[in-house]
Amino acid sequence: MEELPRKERERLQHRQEMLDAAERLFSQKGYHGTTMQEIADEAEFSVGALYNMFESKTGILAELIAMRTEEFTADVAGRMGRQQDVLDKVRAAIAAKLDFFRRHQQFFLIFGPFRERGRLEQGAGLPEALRQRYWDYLDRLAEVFAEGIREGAFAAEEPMALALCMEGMTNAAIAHWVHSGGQAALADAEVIQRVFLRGALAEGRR
Amino acid sequence: MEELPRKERERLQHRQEMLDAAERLFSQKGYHGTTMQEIADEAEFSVGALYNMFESKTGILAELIAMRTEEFTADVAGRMGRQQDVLDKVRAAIAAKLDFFRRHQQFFLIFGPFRERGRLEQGAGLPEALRQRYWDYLDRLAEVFAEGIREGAFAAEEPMALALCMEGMTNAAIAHWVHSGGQAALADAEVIQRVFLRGALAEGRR
Amino acid sequence: MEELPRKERERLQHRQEMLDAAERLFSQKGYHGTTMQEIADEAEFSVGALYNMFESKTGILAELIAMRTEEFTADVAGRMGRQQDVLDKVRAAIAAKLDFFRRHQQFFLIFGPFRERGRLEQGAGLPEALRQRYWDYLDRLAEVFAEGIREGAFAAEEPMALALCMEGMTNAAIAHWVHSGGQAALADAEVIQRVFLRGALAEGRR
Amino acid sequence: MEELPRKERERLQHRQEMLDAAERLFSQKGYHGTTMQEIADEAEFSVGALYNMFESKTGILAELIAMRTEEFTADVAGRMGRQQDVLDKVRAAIAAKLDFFRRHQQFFLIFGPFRERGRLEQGAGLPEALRQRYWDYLDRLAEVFAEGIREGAFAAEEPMALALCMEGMTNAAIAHWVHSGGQAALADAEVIQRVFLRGALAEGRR
DNA sequence: TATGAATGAGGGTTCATTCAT
DNA sequence: TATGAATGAACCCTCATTCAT
Repeated sequence: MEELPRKERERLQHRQEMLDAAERLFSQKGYHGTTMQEIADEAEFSVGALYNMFESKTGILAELIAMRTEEFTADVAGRMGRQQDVLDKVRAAIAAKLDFFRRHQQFFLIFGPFRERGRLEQGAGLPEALRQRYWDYLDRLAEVFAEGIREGAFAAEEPMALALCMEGMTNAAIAHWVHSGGQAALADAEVIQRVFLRGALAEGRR
Repeated sequence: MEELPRKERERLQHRQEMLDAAERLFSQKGYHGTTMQEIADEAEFSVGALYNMFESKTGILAELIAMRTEEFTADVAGRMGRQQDVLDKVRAAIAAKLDFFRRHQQFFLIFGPFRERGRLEQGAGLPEALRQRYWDYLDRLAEVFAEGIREGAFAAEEPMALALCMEGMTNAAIAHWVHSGGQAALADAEVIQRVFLRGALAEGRR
Repeated sequence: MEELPRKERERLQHRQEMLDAAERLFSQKGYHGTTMQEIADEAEFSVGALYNMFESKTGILAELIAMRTEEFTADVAGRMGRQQDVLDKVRAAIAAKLDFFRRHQQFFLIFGPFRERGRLEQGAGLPEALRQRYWDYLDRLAEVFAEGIREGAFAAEEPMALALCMEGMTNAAIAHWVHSGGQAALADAEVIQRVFLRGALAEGRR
Repeated sequence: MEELPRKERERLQHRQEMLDAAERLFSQKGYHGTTMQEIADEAEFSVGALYNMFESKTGILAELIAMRTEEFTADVAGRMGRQQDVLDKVRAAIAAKLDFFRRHQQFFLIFGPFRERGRLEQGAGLPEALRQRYWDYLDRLAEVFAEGIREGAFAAEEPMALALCMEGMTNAAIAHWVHSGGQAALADAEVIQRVFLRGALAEGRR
């Protein structure tokens, strides 16, 4: 990565600190329950500094979501890409998702897939672009399933339906884990993976 | 059903109209995006009338959730109760849930299981009691799975994990359907049911 | 007193119950801190009944003040009238005032002479007539002092100033007594009377 | 007096302007009759600025009372302290009180000693501390009288009763003066002082 | 660029008053 | 006449955003 001038590096660092502060507060008190003043205090900057860096409160949220979504999709794509076998790709996707939200529990509370869709976006006037990202991810998953079905690895179901099954099950596992304060057995995740694969695989492969 | 005095009947009817209006608006614009004035207008009452009937804006939300949750759990319990076989019970539970949210899409957007847990509740200061209801429902589901496992109908997994799998998959199906504006193939639901059961059933029964 | 028809007697009784309720609440929670609903509840009537009997909330206050002021001035005038000697008249006035507010502590908190003058009246838009009553009472007192000065009983001071002195001292005694919850020594009253008379009487008479 | 940074000086000045505006309005229209918007307009600030400086409307009132009470008690204590003789101390206290309320008529209408005790405080939820201040002042007065009685300067009455007499009479004078719009003869004040002292002094000293 | 006081539209809530029953 | 639900203007307060320093 190219060397940036110190000024610019600092600027980006400050930006990141602000986003981190916002993520912490949004996840604890909700988007509407958090004030700009609180974000400023948490980040140890002034309100004005926040506005020098972001367009608006919504802008912070949008940026936060964009950043994490980027991170997430890149991560999933990367780990799937390293696998040859469709089944391994799916396993990698599941593992990547669980790992990601284990690292970013707070983000799950803010924008966990499916989670606040609709409400948050509308209320906060998030750009359509962000909304799209998630569907892109689902589409990619569905493609993998489609490939798997053609190869005979997965049961001949609607690919998007299989993707949704996977989404739903992993979300349930993460939600259970997050809401239990990280106490819930990670074992759940394995069970869920097992149940899902058993249900999704083609007859001979289960 | 006992005959109530006309006055009382009217009161209850007005109350219901207010709740309906609130449900419509909350699901469209979100809780925070909806004003008391808007609810009043939608219900064709004055703001004051709203406050004669409910404690506060939060009170309306709490009532809404309590009412639908009551309805939902009673419905699920009723339909499961009419079945003898564990497998049929589970099928009944899935069908009941899908039917319920087909009837009450809007409610799914407000408080769909797992959905806004955490944020909405905290922000709006909902009573602990409501939070509990949902876990009671999950517990009851888990018991059915436990029974099924003992009978050898279901795979020997952690019962609560199976319940979560079911929750997650049905939520995904409903979310897909709701967010597509009711256009998404209801077929999804069947696929999901099939995948889930295939994954959850004991070896010989799939 | 002439016999009134039962209907009319009841009406007056209800009216009195409402005024009593209002007096109790106004003195406890203040005029602005009391709602019509509370007055209705305390009086065991409906809000509507209150409005059948009085013009408005202000009307209740006005009526209350008019009633008690009437009572007070009649009482003072009566007891003074029964005395021949100017000094006895003044003693009677002091005693009457202390007795009156001992019976009607609550009223002292609402409209104790001087007390909320200005604020309450303006805010509540009380009729000028009520404002006048109190000055009439002071004028009458001043006349007695004028007479006493002419007779050589009182020191040759401005009569109204003597009246104000008397007002001020008795108010202080009552206030002390009322705010101490009726616990403060009634002895205060006697001291005050003694000090006042010693100060007001003509040289040879002290 | 130490030099404050300009920012801080301005802040304090703005704060004072807001308090002055509030004092003017509270005395004219009463606490309950004055809105935050009106205070803001009168002070030539926005409502928000008011809330940046004070907790609440009640907070403004509390601050106002605390400020003036501080001023008053310091003034009285200062002027009494400069006298050696008990009688001079009492004269100084009377003069200080009359001077103070001549300067701050408006404050007398808001919180004149004894004045709105009870109602205002309760309604506005003023802190107990403020309530205490006034009694402290009375206690100090009573101590001076006690000293005077021991010295044989004052009549052997209950010291607190003498303090109350003094309070009552001065309040009456001030009230008369204030309610007459400052027209009432200041002579009243002197009469009152004369009458009070004549009544309070020991036999040989009158 | 950083600061934080100033702004003011907007929200939830209250409550005196009205009026159909 | 008594009732109490309905009304809606008005109030206190919040907070995203701006801007002078």
